[in-house]
Amino acid sequence: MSTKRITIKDLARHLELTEGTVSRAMNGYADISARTVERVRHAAVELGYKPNQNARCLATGEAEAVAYVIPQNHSSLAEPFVSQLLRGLDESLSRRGWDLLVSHSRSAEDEAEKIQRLVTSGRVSGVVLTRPFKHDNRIKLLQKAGFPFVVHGRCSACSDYSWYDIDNELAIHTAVTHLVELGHSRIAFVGAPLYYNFAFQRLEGYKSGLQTAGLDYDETIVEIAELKDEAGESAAANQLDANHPPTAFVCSSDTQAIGVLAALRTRGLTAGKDVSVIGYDGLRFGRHTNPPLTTMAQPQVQSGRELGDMLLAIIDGDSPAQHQILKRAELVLRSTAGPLRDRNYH
Amino acid sequence: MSTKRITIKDLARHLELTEGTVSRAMNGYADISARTVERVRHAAVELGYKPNQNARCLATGEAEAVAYVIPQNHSSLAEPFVSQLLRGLDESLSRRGWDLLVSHSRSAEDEAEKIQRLVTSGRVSGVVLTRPFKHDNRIKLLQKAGFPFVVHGRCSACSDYSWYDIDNELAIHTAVTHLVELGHSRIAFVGAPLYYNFAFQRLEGYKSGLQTAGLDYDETIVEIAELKDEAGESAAANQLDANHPPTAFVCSSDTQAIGVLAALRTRGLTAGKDVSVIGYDGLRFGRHTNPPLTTMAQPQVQSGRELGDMLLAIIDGDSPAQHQILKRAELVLRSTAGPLRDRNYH
DNA sequence: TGCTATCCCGAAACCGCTTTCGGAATCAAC
DNA sequence: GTTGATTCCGAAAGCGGTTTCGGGATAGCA
Repeated sequence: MSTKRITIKDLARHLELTEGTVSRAMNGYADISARTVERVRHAAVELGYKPNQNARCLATGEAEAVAYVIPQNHSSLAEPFVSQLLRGLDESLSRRGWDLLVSHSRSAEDEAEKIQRLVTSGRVSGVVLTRPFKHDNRIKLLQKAGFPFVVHGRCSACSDYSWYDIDNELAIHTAVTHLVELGHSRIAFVGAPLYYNFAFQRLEGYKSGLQTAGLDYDETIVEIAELKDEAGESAAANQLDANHPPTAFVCSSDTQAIGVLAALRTRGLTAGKDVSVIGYDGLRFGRHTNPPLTTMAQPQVQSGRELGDMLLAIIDGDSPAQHQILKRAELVLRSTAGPLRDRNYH
Repeated sequence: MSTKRITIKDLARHLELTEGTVSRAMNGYADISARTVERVRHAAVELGYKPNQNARCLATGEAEAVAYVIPQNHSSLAEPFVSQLLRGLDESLSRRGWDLLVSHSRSAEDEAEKIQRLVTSGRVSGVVLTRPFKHDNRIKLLQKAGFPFVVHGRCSACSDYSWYDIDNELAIHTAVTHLVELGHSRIAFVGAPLYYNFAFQRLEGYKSGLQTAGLDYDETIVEIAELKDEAGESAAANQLDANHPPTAFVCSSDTQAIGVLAALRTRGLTAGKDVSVIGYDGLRFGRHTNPPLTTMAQPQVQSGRELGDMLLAIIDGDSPAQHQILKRAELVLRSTAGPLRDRNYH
């Protein structure tokens, strides 16, 4: 049943040409006559010839594929994020006919080992990393190996590699400012674990937002939580059940924000009226929370596409430091951020 | 900077052995002395040797990778689905050290071409397909090529290939029955486009559920909609604004159900009280809709894992028909399905 | 000691494609 | 009609592994 796979040798014999000639014809070399190129092309589609990628990549030394390293510990709620980014990446790679690998990992050591294998196995020509830590060994590893890579996010020392990032600080600053303009002054911050560099940046944005508004930084209304709904919920619970609860929450992810909304609901509070909430990510699901979630959005499909383009450029020889893109998040106004109530809800 | 990649030749020279011997030692052949195996293994980790996958796969004829073909036109809301399945797949493959490719496509023709390329390029040893159509050319293509594959879902003629599926008919039957037990008799169905085979099956389940309950099938309360929130919303709008609106909705996906919830909210109706809604998929965000969504759940990570195991078995030579798994979905009781109100809400 | 069986390893072919190099044939120019 | 430049293709050497085959060395046994 399995019709034998047809190789370049078959094709060459069929055309009474040499394998080398066929190969050069297929790959657009100049030293092949137009007539021959046409014959080869035609016969190739006729016989359904597709070059064996393993052989091709072995010969050329180019893997014609890249890997996306999926961040560990990500909430399943946040997975549209991953999925959309993959789509964007694939779009970029497809234009060249390259393939996309994904790599999950169970632990940090596992991840290091898998990356090492990706680098040395020759299966991919480059990798894209996500959510760098403040000090990220994966990045060091890739740099030391001289292997092409781009990072979705920056880490502490980001001058000499390629990254694509949202201006986290500015985004949170914007969110805080928005709440301040709505009259809020007691604004809580739900941060992410600080080994993530973006968490650090967002915290900075929170601080600078307060400062711009002339508000004091009060660490008692800052919670550090994982990027999960439950974590957001318990963080909000802490704050809401305290003596002098905040009137607004700025969160580090939509998933956290969803948890905050749940905590409010539990307590009979209405988001956007009694307490304001701003999320981060712009997940589509935010349209359907009750009330719909105001959030800072970053378009993931486009991110993926740009990451792909950057990585390809670097593989082609561009200097990594030459490809650094900083985007800004957009404030998506929905209904969870409203004006401060005259009298508090207590 | 890029420290030269170390090959089997380097390793062999270092050990004063032949490449062939090193290879056999690494791959556990019996004709290598224990001492030599030990020496080789040790030197391999010491020098950081990893075999070049392209060369290896070229020589063995096994790609040591499989591809997941991402369904086109899927709602971005439904993407946790994809992401979780990928995770499960990767878990299965990782146990063997195999890699996972993903392949998106823009159109049906594009998809066919990409699958053709996957088959002939030798880059993967098998593929997993999702959401088969009633008559699915991709499946025919793979069968004709004699290429290993598994399908997440069944199509009309599914006896001679490998599939993993949820009993769609039973699941919807269960949902309908649940609503009937709550007193509902005018139960609308939001179906999926019928070129999907699961859509057909779910419609059958709806009919059989009604029949079991002694209710008549009324096609005026059956809507066919895409698996998206907007589609669910407009489907529900049609029904709710009609003369004799249903008191309950059974949906073909959670995304549709969320749209239905939105339609209800717009009309001042409360899900679970005024009108009941049951979704399908068990996506995590269903916990956070308002009210939380009652739904038929299927565990995606496990699906991915099992699909991976099945595919590997087939690649190893098992007969595809030997690997067919039918699971049943679980009714997850949350809050959108409640008893029929004594008096209608009008 | 001699003969066979076993244990190990080297040698070499091969997987399918790319790419460099060299040269025969055609062409242009004098 | 010789020369030099072009055009186009064949030949062959890899790319980095795997796997089959054969045989030297050692062991087992008579």
